[in-house]
Amino acid sequence: MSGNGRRQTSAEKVLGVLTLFTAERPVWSPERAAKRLNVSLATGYRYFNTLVAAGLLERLQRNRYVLGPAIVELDRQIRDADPVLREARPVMERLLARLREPAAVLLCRYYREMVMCIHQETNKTGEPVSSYERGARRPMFRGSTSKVILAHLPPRTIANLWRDHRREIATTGLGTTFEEFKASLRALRQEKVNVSSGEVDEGRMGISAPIFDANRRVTGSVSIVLLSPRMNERAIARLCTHVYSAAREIERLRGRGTGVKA
Amino acid sequence: MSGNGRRQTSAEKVLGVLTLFTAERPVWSPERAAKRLNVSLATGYRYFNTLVAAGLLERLQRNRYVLGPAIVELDRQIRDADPVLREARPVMERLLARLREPAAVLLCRYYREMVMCIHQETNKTGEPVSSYERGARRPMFRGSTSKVILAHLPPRTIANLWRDHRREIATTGLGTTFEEFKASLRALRQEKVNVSSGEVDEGRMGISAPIFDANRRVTGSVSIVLLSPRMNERAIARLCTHVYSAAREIERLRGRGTGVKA
DNA sequence: CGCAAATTTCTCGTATTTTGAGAAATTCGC
DNA sequence: GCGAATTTCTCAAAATACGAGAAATTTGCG
Repeated sequence: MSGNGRRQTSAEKVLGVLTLFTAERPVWSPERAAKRLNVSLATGYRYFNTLVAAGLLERLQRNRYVLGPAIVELDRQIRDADPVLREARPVMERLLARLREPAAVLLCRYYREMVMCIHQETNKTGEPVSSYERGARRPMFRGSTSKVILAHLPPRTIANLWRDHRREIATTGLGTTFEEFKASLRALRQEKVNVSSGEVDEGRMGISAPIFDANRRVTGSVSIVLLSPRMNERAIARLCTHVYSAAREIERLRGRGTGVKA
Repeated sequence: MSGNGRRQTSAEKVLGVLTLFTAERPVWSPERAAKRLNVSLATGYRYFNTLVAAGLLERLQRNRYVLGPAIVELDRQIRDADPVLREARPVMERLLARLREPAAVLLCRYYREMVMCIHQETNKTGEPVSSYERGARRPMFRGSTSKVILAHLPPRTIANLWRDHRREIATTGLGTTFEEFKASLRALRQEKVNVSSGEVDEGRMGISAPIFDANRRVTGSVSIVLLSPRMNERAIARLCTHVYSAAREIERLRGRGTGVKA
């Protein structure tokens, strides 16, 4: 899958430890990690100590390590500095304010052949409308949130996705040949806003529009997620208009950038 | 300040790049980072490429890098897995539900000689009650949120804090000698709940209780932050009771742990 | 389109680190 | 304070990180 021929650098090996920590296994010991990474026990301890020193890992008790507080702090830095998020947030709040029914508004982006949620605004009325919250990733080929991004990715990325996910593309009905796949994407590009139902969460409807940067490259999407799949055409059309203008508004604001020099 | 005599490992140097990214300077180029870290330009690029490969950095445009999406994803993993946060959340919601006035409920912890917010619940009524949100850090010696943790830190940590922050401790009125400082902390330990006003944010009042783990070591604090400094004794006493029982409840729940093996 | 300037990668020999194996030290539950 | 488990330390061999500058690539602009 990944991994070109080049040998890993030492730092890459150390950072590889972080990828072991998943929802299924959020606690690791140096011993088990060493076995998994095919390094000696001593090296396992060395890697863990390095990451603990950086705050990326934290020792709960002897032999039990979890992801560390530096990550929490760094994410805060990102939320604070991210110009797209800063500008999008008030737009998302206004979009949500227009909705009477239980709903969530999502801001998403492309990351590593998937789509990741960057921010969710919700008018929570008890039950959660969408489990798609900041940092969560969803497949590239299902749900309006993903599909509007997919449709506008650069040709090179599209080709790589076809190479890596041919099977999944077929099962989601986007095509069994590369030509069919490209035709599906072309069709998606025709519609300004995409509406899909039940492709990610049962009984949820998504209405999404892509967001582009100054160079007309897609940087993400804005979406409304609704509980009720029962809506008349007219109401849906109205929401599509709102989502569309939210996307354009985010683009206009984002266009100004941060002006921060490197 | 930090830095014992031992030489840095290669991975430590690479990870040191991450600490360059601050709120004041969220965008860095390999060139500038290399200068700052006293390494060659080629090494600067090598470091950045390693971090980009791990997703910890992201290239915005040529020469402009920001903290990367892997951090967002890792923080999501932490929120998902952190047993304290999982158990504390509903308790915090219930605590907030008891309050009529604009308020925030905070969960905080000790991290690197400061106190970091882990979670904030708020009944937002427009203006934000507290800017102290997840990932933000505050000084160790001001505000009830910090002080209840400070008071119960192990003697070794207390001594280190005195060594590193003598000046700050004096200006916050916690003592001009180590003996005075320890006496102040002893006094803080006497009260079950601490109330302070305007020590962090102007016109804000904090009411905080420490949270302990199974070994009676302090793991953090729960707090209510209120806008109005004008409250009668009785109302405050009532809130103290609530904060205190919230802390005890979080301890009881947390006691069960995740049961996840390393 | 093509040029010039800036950015980014590559090459290479040397100096420095990293690594594994096992010994030694430390920690922790009881 | 004892014994078992965890964690650090030691050392020499193997691997790689490093700087300097050349080479390649990208980008802005006419």
